Amino acid sequence: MLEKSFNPAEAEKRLYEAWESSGVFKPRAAKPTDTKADNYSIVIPPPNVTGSLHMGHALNNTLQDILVRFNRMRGKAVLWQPGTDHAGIATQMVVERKMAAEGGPQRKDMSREDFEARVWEWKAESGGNITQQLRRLGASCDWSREKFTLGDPTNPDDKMVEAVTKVFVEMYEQGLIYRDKRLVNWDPKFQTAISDLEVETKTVDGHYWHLRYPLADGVTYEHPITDEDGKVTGHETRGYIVVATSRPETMLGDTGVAVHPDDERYAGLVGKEVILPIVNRRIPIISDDYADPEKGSGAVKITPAHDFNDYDVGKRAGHTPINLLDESAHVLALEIIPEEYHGKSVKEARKMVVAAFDAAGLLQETEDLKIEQPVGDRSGVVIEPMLTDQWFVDAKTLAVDAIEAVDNGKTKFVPANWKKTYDNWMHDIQPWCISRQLWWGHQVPVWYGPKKIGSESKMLPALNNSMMFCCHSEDELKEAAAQYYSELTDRIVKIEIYTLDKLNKKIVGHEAGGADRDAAFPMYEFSGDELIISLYRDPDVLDTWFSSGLWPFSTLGWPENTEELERFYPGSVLVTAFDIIFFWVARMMMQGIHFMGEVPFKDVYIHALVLDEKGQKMSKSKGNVVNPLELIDTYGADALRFTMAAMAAQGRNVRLSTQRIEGYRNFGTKLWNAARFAEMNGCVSQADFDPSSCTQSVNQWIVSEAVTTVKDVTKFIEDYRFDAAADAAYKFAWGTYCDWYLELIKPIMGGEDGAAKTETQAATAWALDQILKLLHPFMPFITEELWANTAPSRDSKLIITAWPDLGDELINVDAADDINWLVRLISAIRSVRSEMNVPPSKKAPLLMLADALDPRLSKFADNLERMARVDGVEAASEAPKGALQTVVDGVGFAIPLEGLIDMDAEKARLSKEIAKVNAEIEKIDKKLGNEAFMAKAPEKVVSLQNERRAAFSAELEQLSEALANLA
RNA sequence: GCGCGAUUAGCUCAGCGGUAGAGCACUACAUUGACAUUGUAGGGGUCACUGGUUCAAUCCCAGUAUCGCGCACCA
Repeated sequence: MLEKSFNPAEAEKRLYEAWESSGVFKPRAAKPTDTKADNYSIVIPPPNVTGSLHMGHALNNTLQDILVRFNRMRGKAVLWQPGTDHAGIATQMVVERKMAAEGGPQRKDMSREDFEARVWEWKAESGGNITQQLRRLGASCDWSREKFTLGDPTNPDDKMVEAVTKVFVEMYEQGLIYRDKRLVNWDPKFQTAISDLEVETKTVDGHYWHLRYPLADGVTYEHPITDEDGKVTGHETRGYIVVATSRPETMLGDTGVAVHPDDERYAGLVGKEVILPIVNRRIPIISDDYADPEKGSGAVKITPAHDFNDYDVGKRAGHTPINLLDESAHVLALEIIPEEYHGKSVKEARKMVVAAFDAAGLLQETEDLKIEQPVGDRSGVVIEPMLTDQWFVDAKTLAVDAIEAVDNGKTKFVPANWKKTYDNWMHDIQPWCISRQLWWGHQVPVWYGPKKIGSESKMLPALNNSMMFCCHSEDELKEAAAQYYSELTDRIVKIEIYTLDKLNKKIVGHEAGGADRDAAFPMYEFSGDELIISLYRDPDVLDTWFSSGLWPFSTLGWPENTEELERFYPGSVLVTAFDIIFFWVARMMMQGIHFMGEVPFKDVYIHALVLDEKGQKMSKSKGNVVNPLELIDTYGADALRFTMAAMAAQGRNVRLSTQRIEGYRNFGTKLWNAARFAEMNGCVSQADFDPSSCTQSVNQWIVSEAVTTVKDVTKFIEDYRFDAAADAAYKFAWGTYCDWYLELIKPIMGGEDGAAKTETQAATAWALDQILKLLHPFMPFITEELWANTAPSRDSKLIITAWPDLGDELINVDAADDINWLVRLISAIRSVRSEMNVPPSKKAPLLMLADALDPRLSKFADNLERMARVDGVEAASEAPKGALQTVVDGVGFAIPLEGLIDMDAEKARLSKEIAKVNAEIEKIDKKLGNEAFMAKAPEKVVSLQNERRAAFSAELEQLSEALANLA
């Protein structure tokens, strides 16, 4: 016996554990008949291991689970590959914060190895949160295959690290990864480089300072004076040139002033020099297209080491960039900079520079402006362009195939308009900076050693000119190094590999760190007959997205040629939000195509962001974050999932409202009660029930409706129309099955006809089964629970029950017509009764205004009596005085309820109806009277209009008669 | 500056070249009959604006307005 209601809190846990332990989340075994199309796979967008489930995850994973459960039921071998992302910066930050709170030794006090151990420890404690939360949502991932982007050090079979190393080494050898000294975005808080994508721009209040740079050697020129309209009204003699900047402190590192080659104002100054105030350096005035005569004064200061555009200008002009700042964005103690600036922060230095210009009478103007400031997406601090040695991926080259794959449809975006976003970015892609100055991540598999061997032992530093060995392992490294150095010496070569921790940054190449390198490390030493070579590993780790980009194949065991790789690559679809198209989707495309020779997934379904009820992005600072776990506690996972699906219309954001979740929770209850009704009436699923064998119209009708619904829901899910699929299933379950079918069968259930009752019991159970199957991908828990309890003898779980496949031959058009007519008739009677305020308790016979009674009326008399509250059906030539009247399909009906009806109100109601119908007829007549319409509109449209015309005029006739009757 | 999207009922949103839809909210009625986490009925829309294409436009095209988003630039 079913309980009075469904208890999600109790059932969800029990059902999930039963599923997971029974192994149904694993892909079914391969069959000899399987083709590639019989396999279905999705890789989960790996949530940060530090994360906890937010609404974005809830939406993302609900949609994936719907696809996964749907395809599993359709008999495919389904793999939903789960796992988490090591999330370099985020995780290192979380652990460091925790260590700071605990007050023990901090990262900088520890060795790299100890810190890494500490993070692993943290992961063991807290890293499983998010995966537990995904289970609560009902995600049917194959947890036995769970992966971590940083690998599993305790499992020798885990290939995640090997995959990353192999990719790096091969790309290095192919020239697709290279080390370069370039300007990168530097995060002074985390003291690491970050990629372009990790930089956000924020609008803040700022200033433009217009600074005068005095011309050297007493040079002057005539500067045009303009009026408001830009007309030149005169000239003044200037011994200086004006530059404007929002970052005056960078002038300490200026290497020149640029003007446009066509700018007549400054034409005479090109080649001359200015004396850079404060530092008293002479720097040249150069001509460069970059200078825009329309902006500011037309002259622009050039600081190659701290501005991306200036860097290019400086390069063209052959200037040597001057690095001003250290890792934490404080001014370096350089000889060319006055001492009082040393060690000052950017902000302090700015104040000092402005004050100095002001004092020297060189501050022409201070302008208040909104300026766009680059900030780190994780740290929130101002990002400084810094000139450092970093590792880069040649994304431009990789992008070529990735663009083509989408162009020729190997990978399709859904909705399709995201292709444009992808294309725009891919076509303008910049080198991808992949090195991070962190400890938590995949360490760059490159070791440095001396390039040449001199006659004396040599100590660090000399790494800028060092030999790089990029190798899969230390064994391979030793071999490669031994070979290299043997060719340089007659001595016995001995290779020593050092791991560096605390001193990492000082040793390898980050010049932003300044010159204080530790010289205590040998590069090579002579010892008797031996040459001892010291090799040091690059301390940097790789951008997290570098390893996430391999996720579609690394999780399947690559570089081993595994069975899973064969079966499940490429993935069927990737489901993700648009905000990581660049971060992740683009990188997976590039790396997947390059290493697997095939796109990583066939479809990319891009879903919306989840916003709050007001359409605001959820954020902790706004305090409008809704925790999906709390919603699951309150309403159950099924309600949350159904809401997510129902709101996931393509191309829209999802505004979450608890009201809506409540509504879908009610839907679950409705379903539960329908099942209880079925149970009470002895409707038990019959294994051998044949829906085509039904003889009762109502059963034939529900079968026909089920056929249509199954077809719709199936098509909608295939097309990623989750909202439409949910809607179709919802309408069938509630609107068709509960509201009409269950009501219509009540007379049979309480009737005498045993055969009809037996058939109807089986049909009711069958239709409920179809509903449970259709709803299972959306509401897995309640449907599985009902599946088990409505037919206890069933041995298989719903989750692996075949998706319904009903043929059109099951559609019975006559039965459907009859029942649909009955539904219209009942609705019409209910409507007039309600409008005329007839109490439900008042009953009267239903009179059909015709010579003979429509046989359907007597056939469905029981239904009419019960649902339309009439008392028998009869034919009558005309409506008696004071009867309630209505028209269905051009036939008039009357219910004699004299005395209960306000005749004036009835007259008004009928007149209103007549007016409505008249208006329609008029519209149609206008169309039919239009020659152009008759000549050019398709025949189908014309005949449809004629049919409508006939129906309306029959209705009009009946209504007019009814009105006349009242008079 | 480039690009994308939106504008339909009070709210949140579907939809479609020919007949305007849902959920919620609202109003009235029903009071326990599977279900009050309910049932029945009802009111409510110049489909942002202006042109164009078409026999026919809420839908297609162009433009305008407003809102939102992404990218780039920013001396």
